[in-house]
Amino acid sequence: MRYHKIPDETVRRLPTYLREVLVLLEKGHEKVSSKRLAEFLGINPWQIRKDFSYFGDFGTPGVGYDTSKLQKKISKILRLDNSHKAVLVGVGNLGSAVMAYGEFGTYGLDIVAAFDKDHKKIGKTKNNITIEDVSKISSIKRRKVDLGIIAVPAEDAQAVADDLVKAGVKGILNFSTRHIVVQKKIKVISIDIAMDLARLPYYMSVS
Amino acid sequence: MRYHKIPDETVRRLPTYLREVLVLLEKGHEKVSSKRLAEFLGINPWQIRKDFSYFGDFGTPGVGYDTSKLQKKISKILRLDNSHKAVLVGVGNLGSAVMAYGEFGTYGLDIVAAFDKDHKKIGKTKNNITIEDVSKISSIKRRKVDLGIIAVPAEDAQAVADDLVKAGVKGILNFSTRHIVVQKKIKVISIDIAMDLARLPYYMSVS
DNA sequence: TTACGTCTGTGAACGTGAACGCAATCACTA
DNA sequence: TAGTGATTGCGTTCACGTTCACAGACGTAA
Repeated sequence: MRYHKIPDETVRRLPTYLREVLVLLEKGHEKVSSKRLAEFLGINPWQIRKDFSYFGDFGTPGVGYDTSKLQKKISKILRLDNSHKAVLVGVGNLGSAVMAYGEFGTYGLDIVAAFDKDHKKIGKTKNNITIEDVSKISSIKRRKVDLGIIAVPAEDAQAVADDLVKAGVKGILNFSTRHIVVQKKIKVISIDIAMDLARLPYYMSVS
Repeated sequence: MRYHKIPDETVRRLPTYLREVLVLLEKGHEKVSSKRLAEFLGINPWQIRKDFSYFGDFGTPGVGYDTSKLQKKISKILRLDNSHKAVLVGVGNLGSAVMAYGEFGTYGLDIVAAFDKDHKKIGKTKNNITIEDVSKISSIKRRKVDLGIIAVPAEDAQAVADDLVKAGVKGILNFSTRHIVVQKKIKVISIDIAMDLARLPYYMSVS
């Protein structure tokens, strides 16, 4: 096994692989070929083999990859072998949906707290989590939380991000429509749902 | 003005530019420089100038870009100059959030109908839209809808996609965790929220 | 009108990732 | 043990996107 820097684009695909591998494991498949995996995911087999080759060979020519090994290996690379705790800030429509979204558990991610600034919401319980006052974000320092999810309106996003960073969060998932500035060592991934929908008409007319 | 094929990555950034330009217009700014825009969006000024250069020159050296022209130009390229109608399938947690999400209007996108298979939901009204039976998706043919949003569980996603395509939809935004296969001329953009969160731990530990 | 600072437009260099092809490897069978 | 079919691992080639640097255009002020 050689040492390789894993390309960003590969890292982006890893969670997809992991999800599919988990499905296969559930079904009892012990092996899977790059070709089969490619069909499920709509990706080229070459791409998959190349991606897997970055982290050492553990495929068997003529057979395929061991699903169980794949699962362990990908989890380890993504640091999902230990579970991670996340907090949600902003329990509006989108925030509520995120809280109820079951897929996080698939990756060993757990939302353990939720905050909002609306006093009508504070104290209420959703998905077994009691909504706390946003001014108390700092309390998560004690709770070993390392991920933050921002689902507040654009104008509050930066302030919330600052609070989260102060409270020790190391990664942020940003659903707001504003670009967030934080220290370089904090990783921010932004999702803008409307932006993706807005791209569709372009492709529709080209074809 | 030369003719250029616009790179995919540029198209991906266009909605971001458009959103910021709309904000600037609202504030009454008539001009904006690439540098200023870059600061707001966390992108390099070069990148922005390069992107804009693909669709002809309309910046003024020493001054910047005319916000109003920018807005018209980008809208036209993204085909957002005419408004588009979208339908939502799956009014669960995520679907409800999408329905309530206000940002689509920013881009001239309008959700005009919603479908679900749960009879308890059918007939109820959310955001001024009455939820219809999923078996009646074909009715949208008459309503000039060209975008479909899928927010159903993974196992139903492909079937819903097929129905949408049959009903004349030309672009699909897919929130389900499954890869969808459709005719080549139909564009599918998939968003997997959990996947993005799952990528964070990797970057957190690298730094 | 000239000088100066600002900002755009873009060709060229650079870097990265995707696509490809094939040798090497393995399971299986006779 | 040898032959066959399937599949991996990876070096190479190709395509694309980003970064850069600078010429040229514009506004302003004197």
